[in-house]
Amino acid sequence: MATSRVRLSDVAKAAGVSPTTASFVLNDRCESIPAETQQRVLDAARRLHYRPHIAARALATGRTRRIGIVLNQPESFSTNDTYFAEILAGIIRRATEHDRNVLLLSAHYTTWRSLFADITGGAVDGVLQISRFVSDELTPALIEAEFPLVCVSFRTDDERCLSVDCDNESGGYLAARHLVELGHTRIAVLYPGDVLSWGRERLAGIRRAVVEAGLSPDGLQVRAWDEKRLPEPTWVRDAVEWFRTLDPRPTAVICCDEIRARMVAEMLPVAGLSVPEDVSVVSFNSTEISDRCIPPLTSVRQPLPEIGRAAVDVLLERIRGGTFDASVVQFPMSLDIRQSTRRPRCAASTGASLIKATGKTRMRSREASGIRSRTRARKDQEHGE
Amino acid sequence: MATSRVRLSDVAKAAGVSPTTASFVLNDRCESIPAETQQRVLDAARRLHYRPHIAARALATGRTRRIGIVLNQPESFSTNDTYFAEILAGIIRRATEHDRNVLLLSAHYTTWRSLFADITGGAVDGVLQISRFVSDELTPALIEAEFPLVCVSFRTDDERCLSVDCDNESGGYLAARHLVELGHTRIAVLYPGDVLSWGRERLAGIRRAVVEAGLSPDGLQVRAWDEKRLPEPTWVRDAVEWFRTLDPRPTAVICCDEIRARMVAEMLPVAGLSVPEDVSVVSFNSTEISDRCIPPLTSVRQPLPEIGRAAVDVLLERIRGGTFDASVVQFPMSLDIRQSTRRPRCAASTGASLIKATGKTRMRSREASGIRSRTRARKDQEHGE
DNA sequence: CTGTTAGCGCCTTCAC
DNA sequence: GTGAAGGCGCTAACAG
Repeated sequence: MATSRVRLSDVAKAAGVSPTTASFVLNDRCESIPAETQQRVLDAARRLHYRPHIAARALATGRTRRIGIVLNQPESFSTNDTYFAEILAGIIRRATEHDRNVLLLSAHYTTWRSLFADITGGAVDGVLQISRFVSDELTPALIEAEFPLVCVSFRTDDERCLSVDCDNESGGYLAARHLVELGHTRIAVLYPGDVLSWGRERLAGIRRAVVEAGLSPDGLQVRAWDEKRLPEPTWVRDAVEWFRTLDPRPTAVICCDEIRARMVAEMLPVAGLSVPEDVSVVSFNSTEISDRCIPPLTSVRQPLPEIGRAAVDVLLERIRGGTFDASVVQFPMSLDIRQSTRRPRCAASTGASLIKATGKTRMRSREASGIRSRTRARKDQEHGE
Repeated sequence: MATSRVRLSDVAKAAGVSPTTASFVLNDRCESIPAETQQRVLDAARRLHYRPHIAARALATGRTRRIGIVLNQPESFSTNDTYFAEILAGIIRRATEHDRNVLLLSAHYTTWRSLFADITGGAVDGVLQISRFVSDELTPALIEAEFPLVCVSFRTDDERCLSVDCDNESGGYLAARHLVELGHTRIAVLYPGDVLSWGRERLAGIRRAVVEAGLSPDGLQVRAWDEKRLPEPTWVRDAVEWFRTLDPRPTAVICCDEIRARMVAEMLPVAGLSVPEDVSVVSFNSTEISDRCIPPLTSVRQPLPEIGRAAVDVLLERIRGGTFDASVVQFPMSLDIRQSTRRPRCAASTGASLIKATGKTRMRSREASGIRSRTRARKDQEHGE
């Protein structure tokens, strides 16, 4: 930056052609330009270390070759949020493949309007929003402005709103049906409330499975957390206490967030309820967080990197001006059964008959001793400190 | 974007002033402009929903208010790399505080030259590079071009190169001294080789501690991994096998990478060596990864979010044209002692005398049974599958 | 105090 | 096939 910038016109001059010609060559629009001329331009560019000025190009073309991602909070990156990290990895990889860069836009702007201004001010060609609140004002504003936007892991009712999401209703259904099949009849649900579309949807799916099994949906015990706060031990403690004192106490918990699910699974034994002996626990996302929990958590999986990749594809198509048959790309969810779920102590034989994986059951019991010991060790540790 | 853009001149016209005046007002350069005029401009801007065009401004000012981050790989985000995520969280938060956006530049460009072109092509005002190879060609090229750059978690020999890093030599020293004090005399070291500056430095610190204790540095068994690949089970398996068959076999391992340390700690019992009974393990970074390992790993901590924040501060100062006393900001490292280290089975009494925390020792043995059980459970699981 | 003017560096529609 | 000219939207000297 010390030496003044080499411009396209400098290259053109050096190659003995006009800026127009140089521009054509350098942008692969070299229809009917003699190979010899092309070479001259290319050589000159290399010799002078020519690098196009991105802002100038953006100004002239109206395209930045950049896509934005709105972060709910900077902490979206920190340890916990494997969910976010996995999606982001998919987004970045795909964006790079398409020769696009990714601009991180933290939602920590003082007002959503200033964020809106930046986004629509030509910083990016389009934007991805991830798991935002249904009450979010930025999303409808962008839609209204017809700015290219793809919502990831949430949707709005607006039909113009493109989104890439999972079939959360089915995800909830899978979780609950698994428990019902194991013989559970009283289930507690922890979820973010209706402020997130997937919260509402997963709960609906859970309800469906329960009703389908001939149980009353009123038997579901539902508790919401405040999604505006990061997962807090305080909340977990309260939730566990709430669970423990329910009467009759449920024999299973479905927690719609993976981090909180892990925290709950770790807190339950402290409150005297072991997992899965006393309580079965089902989490969502099924990343390493569920897998490394003690015991490993049965979890509803969504294909996170694929979601990220699909989001980029849809967004680029939208930027290109393409049209879409449907406004939402939906991925299926599946259930990864691990060691945190089993038949309740006094299982109704109806459900128990549906269990298939005998091999798994054996394995589970063989491990049980180790898991119990470990659980006790944890507790000692807690009290000892 | 459907309706054509509102320009500054439109606002000026609506307010009955010239573009210059409008520009002044909108950019808070309103020295000596009547409050009444200012209000007219502000009103007009709001009424017309004026949003400045970022690329145009960047072209005119030569400033983008954007900083770039070069990612080694898109996977930098995925679960594993807590190290990276923590630093990034610090970077984003600080950048947002300074009203800057962050552009992600994946190093997966086909050539470093094209990355170089993008960076210096006016996409960003400055760039942060994180933990890159000493052989990286991009870094010296940026320095040579005098482009604002701050290296995070690595450094080059070039004095013009600004960097924010930890005192890795002391970190290595702390790790090794801890082991020596516990009575270990034979130590194995796993590190990335000299391709990363911190690899070289940590090893040097380890050597210093060993020599200081009157031991021969030749007793250190050192093995490198290929940093160009993500942590692989294959490598871990080989490393553990290498360790197991060393003669005489070391009683401790220092692994300079947290993920690999965890993998090693998990693989050792599979090979018949329990942690910490047979082998003590020390890792680096001390994030949740070490903390949640079984047993929790003693680990050398670095203040990751602070590093990210400092990197942004330094970069912005550099962009502003500031000068610096020193070219490197260095944070201290500290040791978090957890359950993966203890006296070797036949500890030399020399070292043992240095142990202080009697309380801890007691606690550790109280937990030992639980940990051992858990270790066995893991092994069963491995064989069972 | 405010308006006029001239770029910033590139692309692109036109003539030649 | 190539060149000339205008404009993208904003800022910043320089007049007035």
